[in-house]
Amino acid sequence: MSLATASRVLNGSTRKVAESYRERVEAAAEMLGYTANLSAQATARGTSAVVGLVVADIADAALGQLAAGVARGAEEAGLVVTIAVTGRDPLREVAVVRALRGHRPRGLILGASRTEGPDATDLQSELEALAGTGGRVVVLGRRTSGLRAVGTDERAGAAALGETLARLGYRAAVIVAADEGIRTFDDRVAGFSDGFTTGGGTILDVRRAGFTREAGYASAQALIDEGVTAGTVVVGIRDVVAIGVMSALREAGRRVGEDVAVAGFDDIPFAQDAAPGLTTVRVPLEELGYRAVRAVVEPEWDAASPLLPVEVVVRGSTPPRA
Amino acid sequence: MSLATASRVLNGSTRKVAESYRERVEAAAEMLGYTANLSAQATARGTSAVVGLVVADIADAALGQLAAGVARGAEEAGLVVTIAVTGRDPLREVAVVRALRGHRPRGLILGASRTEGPDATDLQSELEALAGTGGRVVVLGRRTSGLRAVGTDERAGAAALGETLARLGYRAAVIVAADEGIRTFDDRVAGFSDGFTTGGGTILDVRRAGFTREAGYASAQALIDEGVTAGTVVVGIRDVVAIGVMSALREAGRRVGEDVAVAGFDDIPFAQDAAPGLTTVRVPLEELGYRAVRAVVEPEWDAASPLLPVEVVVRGSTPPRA
DNA sequence: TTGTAAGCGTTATCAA
DNA sequence: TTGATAACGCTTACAA
Repeated sequence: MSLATASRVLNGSTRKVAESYRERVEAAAEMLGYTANLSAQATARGTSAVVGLVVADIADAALGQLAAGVARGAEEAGLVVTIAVTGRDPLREVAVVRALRGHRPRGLILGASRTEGPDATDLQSELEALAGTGGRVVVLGRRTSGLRAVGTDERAGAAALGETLARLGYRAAVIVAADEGIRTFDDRVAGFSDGFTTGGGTILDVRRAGFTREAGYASAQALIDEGVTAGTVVVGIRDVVAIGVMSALREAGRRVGEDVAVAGFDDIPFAQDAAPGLTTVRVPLEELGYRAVRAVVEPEWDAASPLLPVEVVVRGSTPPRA
Repeated sequence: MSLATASRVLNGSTRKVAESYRERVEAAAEMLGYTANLSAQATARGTSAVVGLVVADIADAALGQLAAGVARGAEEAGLVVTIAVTGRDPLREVAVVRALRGHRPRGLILGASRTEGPDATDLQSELEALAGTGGRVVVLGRRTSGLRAVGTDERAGAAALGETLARLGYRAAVIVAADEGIRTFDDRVAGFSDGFTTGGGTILDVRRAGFTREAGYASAQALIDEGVTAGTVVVGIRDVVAIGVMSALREAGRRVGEDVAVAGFDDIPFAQDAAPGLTTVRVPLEELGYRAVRAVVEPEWDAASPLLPVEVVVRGSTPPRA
């Protein structure tokens, strides 16, 4: 029989083929352990069954959860996910998008990245080129430019955290963040400041230290040297930095919670297991990743699709102030 | 000029092309934002520049670090990594290998998986089929079958942990593990038992609970109900399990370390930040991932390549017993 | 050194 | 419903 017939039975063609043929083909394929060459399929079809994921660091707890959601969505959609890590380097970011572009992916999911600066326009043109070959770009975070986006309501969540802490009796806060320019994190700073000051608190300082545990650790050490007053709450821009803060405090003999309170963002698994538990705002990272691939796959996309809600989780790291 | 010439300058051909041509081609490519269609390249060449990574769970702290190493190695080798997650389901494992196989990857890196059972032979034939299309399979863990392998000396590390704990004065241990059948974890159980009993300790029990934080949590609760005697050390087969154990103990009002000691394996980042710090055996996961892609890339492979050493790290969760 | 042309493994169009 | 056959975008003998 012809190759065409075989192709029709093995690959999702809508066309009908006689049962007898179908059986024979399937039997043969099974016997030979045949698997379609997806590259050839991709060249013939002009599009491949892959979705790219670009993140800063795949070992990061939060981004790992995100990736897990992406993997789940991709599996469900019959796509494979290829990942590329940028280390938060804008240059590498455009480089990896370029590399991924070579695969003519069905879509590309772009983790929180800088939205301005000279490299941002390079990125922009890479993304346009990608779109030009039929790939759908979805960015994580609030909608920007004409791309599809899935995001969480960071601003509202951060404000809620600020209000909650104020209500618990905190009056002074220090935020440990990184340089401005990443929308998600800028929203957190702004939202928290809003909520906290509205509740009657004061933002003592916004430190631009970085996104890592080490950034938190170092910042907390500095804070201690400068003599943080008891009853201050240090909020890390991500749970990992908050964890670093907690460790530094503990090592310096401060009691987390009683002496200095700590809060974060993301609700990574360890936030629950830290001692005391870390107060944080829970971001549905896994769900976000899943939705991102839905956004790639769905033919129609509602530009006004709502931000996912986030939720503040109060734990022992911010006990009520007497 | 001809397509052939253009192809030669853009894609690593050893052949020479006149400088004037080269320049013109490069300029044009740059201007058009041209990127080779890797799928087409792959069909033409018969092999693609991708390496597959198969892991149980990409959100897992340890596997995330592994993935980071793989990503680094792949980047360096000019490969992209496609990941597939199995959730430790043997059926899904053969399914994802099959799916990855469609891409005719340059190589496949296989996280710790079951080495026996009915599905293991299915896996085996998938792997052979993959090898048949020129893909190199490297398994993580001790060498088994004819495949390339990179691994750590789990057995020695576990024994060292057992000895260390015995030397610290512990005389009773409970191991929280999952079902047998995964070499790496079996080695940990065996090695620890060896070292601990050699040092004069007794293994009270090996619980088969699972690989997760929740498994550790539940096991610890059960242990408490059954009345663990103070001074026992509970060792989790992975740090995440140990973390779960610690949380359950703490919630039950037990002091980790003083009342019941806890230890784990992997040295994930949070082992250091837990309070008290978690005693564990450090496994160079990132390095392991990196070496795995080296093992894919390198033409020659020494079957007798040594296992990477691991190192025990003592922290506050196992204070010396008076 | 360059160009021509024959593949690579699929899909899809068009006749049969 | 089936089968030839021309794409798909690229690589690589082989000739020029």
